Formats: sequence, structure tokens, C-alpha cells
Amino acid sequence: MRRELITDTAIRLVAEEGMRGLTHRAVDRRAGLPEGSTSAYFRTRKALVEGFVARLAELERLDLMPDPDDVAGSIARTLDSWLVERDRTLARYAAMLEATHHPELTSILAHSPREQATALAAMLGHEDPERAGAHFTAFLEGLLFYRLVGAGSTSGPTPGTQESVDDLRLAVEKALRP
Amino acid sequence: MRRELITDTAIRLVAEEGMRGLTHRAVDRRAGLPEGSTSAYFRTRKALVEGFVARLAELERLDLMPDPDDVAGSIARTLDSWLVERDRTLARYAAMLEATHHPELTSILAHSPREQATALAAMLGHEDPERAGAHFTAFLEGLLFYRLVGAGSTSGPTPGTQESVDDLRLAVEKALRP
DNA sequence: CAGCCTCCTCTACAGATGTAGAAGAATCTA
DNA sequence: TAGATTCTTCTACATCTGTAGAGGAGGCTG
Repeated sequence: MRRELITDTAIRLVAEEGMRGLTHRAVDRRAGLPEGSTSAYFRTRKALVEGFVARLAELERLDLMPDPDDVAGSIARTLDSWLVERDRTLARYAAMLEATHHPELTSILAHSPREQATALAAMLGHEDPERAGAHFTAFLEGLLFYRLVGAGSTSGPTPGTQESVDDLRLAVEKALRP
Repeated sequence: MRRELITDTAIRLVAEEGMRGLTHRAVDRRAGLPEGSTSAYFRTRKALVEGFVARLAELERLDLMPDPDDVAGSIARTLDSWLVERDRTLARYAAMLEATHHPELTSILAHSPREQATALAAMLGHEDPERAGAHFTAFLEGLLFYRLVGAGSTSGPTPGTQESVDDLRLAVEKALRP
């Protein structure tokens, strides 16, 4: 339980201050724990990073498989929820960037929406489901990134509003067209 | 000139080790400069970060406006070149994430491909160029991110090859369809 | 009850980091 | 050439960070 308090705090810290802000003592302070606690649970920094990434993966292990009656709508709602959970999504980006030079994180992070997207594309009758799935995934990834940290973060509709969901749905619908 | 050596080294460092690896002394060592050099040119870490981001923006200030005779192809080639320039693009992602909690970086980074994308969408006869431009930009952003740090980084074609450009072109063509 | 085990807190310490200033080297100006 | 100005290197120091171990609090087992 202390363990989760620590990893959850780490996620918030990374979202707000970047990987650089993730230190044992900073987590202690932020979580209101006595100094040394984080260091006791995660002896090395590597362990702390892996712990926080694992927690992230655990929190995100919701399936992307959409409601067949409203594919675009349900995907749009999922995306919007990720925009609302800003901290978690930002922390995930930081973790993905980190995985670039620490390959062991890749396996922890892999929640592989790609296979799901491929399956989805096949389901919808694309001729090249493999590629279409990849492009579709890329598009979702891009929508999210664009709206959260890219140019769309200042200009787009406010996450959590109907307008935001509608905007996303329009984009998703377009991406789904074969 | 020493200044550029320092900022260019900083870009490489950030790409390879993340923001956490960006320290005055690390830059000195990496650039083969005597200890203290980076600290002399950029007295504070904030200055160092701003310096490296500014250099990044300077290097990327190439216009995205594509060849009208081969819109998809020229965009695909630009994207592929960004995949090839892996370090620079990774550093840009790190900088964008950093800008999330250091707003002053936003203005340095703003190279606004969005307006260009909007104009492009209008040119191609979209009914809602504003929105279509945003979606198009998001899609490009996503393609890049997906292939460089996302799931596509392990499975996609090798950047710099014809196959890579072709794959990107297919995606871009699709995104351009009204 | 005694002993044991787990969880937690505290403290220590070597090394890294941010920052600043002193002093030397190089270049320019007159 | 002499002096002034800028560029460069070196050094110092307070603080932060990663890491480890000693020991205490509390509960569980027999």
C-alpha cells in the first residue's frame, strides 16, 4: 500500500516536473512520507523508474476494444478520457521517451494497442489490415499527443467537454474510413 | 562557435540520455571541452535548457510547404528525413514535454506547422479547413511519434529507405483525402 | 510470554550538480 | 606596442542525489 502511494506519487511528479524531478527524496516529500521511505522501497533509481512505469502500465491496462455499435464514438470517448487524465498520459510519454534509451522499460510498457487496432481494421474490411492498423494506431497516438503537448494543447477544445469528444469522433471517423 | 558546439552537444545528450543527462559537466565531457566551459556560457541550467531548445528551433526552421505537384510524396520525404535525424527529433519531443511545465519554452519552440497545414487543407478543398488542418497536423505528428518512439519503432520499415517513404506516403495520401 | 519477522524510520557518506568568481590567455583598438 | 576588452580555464563550495545499513515499532507464531 505504501508501495502504491509511492508509485502513484512518482507518476504525478514525473507529469509535473519531468523525469528530472523524479528523485527518492522528492517522492518522499510529495507523498508526505518520512525521508528515506522511497529509498527503502526502491533501493536504486532504476528500481524506482521501473516501479513507476509498471504502475503506469497497470493503470492503463484497460482494453481499447470499442463498442461495435459505436466504434468511433467509443474510441473518441476513450481518447478524451486520456486527455482528462492529463498527468497519467504525460507520465506515459515521459516513460516512452525514457524507454528509448532503457529498452527494459519497453516490455513493461507494452500494452500493445497495435494488435487490437490491426484486428479492428481487419474487422472493418480493410484490404491491408496490418498496415491500416498501424496507420490507425499512429493516428490515435498523434491525436492524443497533438492535443496534449503539441500545438493543439493551446488551441483545441477543452478535454472532458462534449465538444472535445465530438471533435475527436470526427477525426476518428475519418481515420476509420477504408 | 563554442556556443553552437555546446548546444549541438546538448541536443545529442538529451536525445541519448534524456533531460536528466543534460548537465553542464556532461556537456563539457561530451564535447571534449575543459570542465567549466558550458557553465561559463550558460550560467544557469535554465539558460542551458533554453539555449538547447532555441538551437533546436533554429535547426528545424525549414518550411513544411510541400511541392504542389507531389504533395504526399514531399511530405512523406520530409517525415522520413525527421526519422533519419533521430536525435534531433527525439530531443524535440523531450523539449515539448519540458515545455509542458516550463511555458517560456513554448514560444521558442513554436514553429507552427499548424497554420501551414490549415492553409494546405484549404488549398485542397476541405469544407472545414481549420479543423481538417488540425487533424492533418495531428496525423503527421502521430505518424512521426509512432514510428520513432511508439509501437512502430520496433515494427516499421527502416527510416531512410524507399520502403519507409512509400509507407509514409500511403499514410499521408489517406490523410489528405477530403 | 519469548522470540522472530516484517515494515518502517533515521542517519551516514561518497559522489554529482548548480553556480559563481578569480585568474590566465587571446584578441582587438588605438 | 601598450592597454583594454573579451574569451577561456580553473577552482571552490553549498546543496542535492543515490545508496546502504543500523536499529526501532509492531505484530504474528509457537
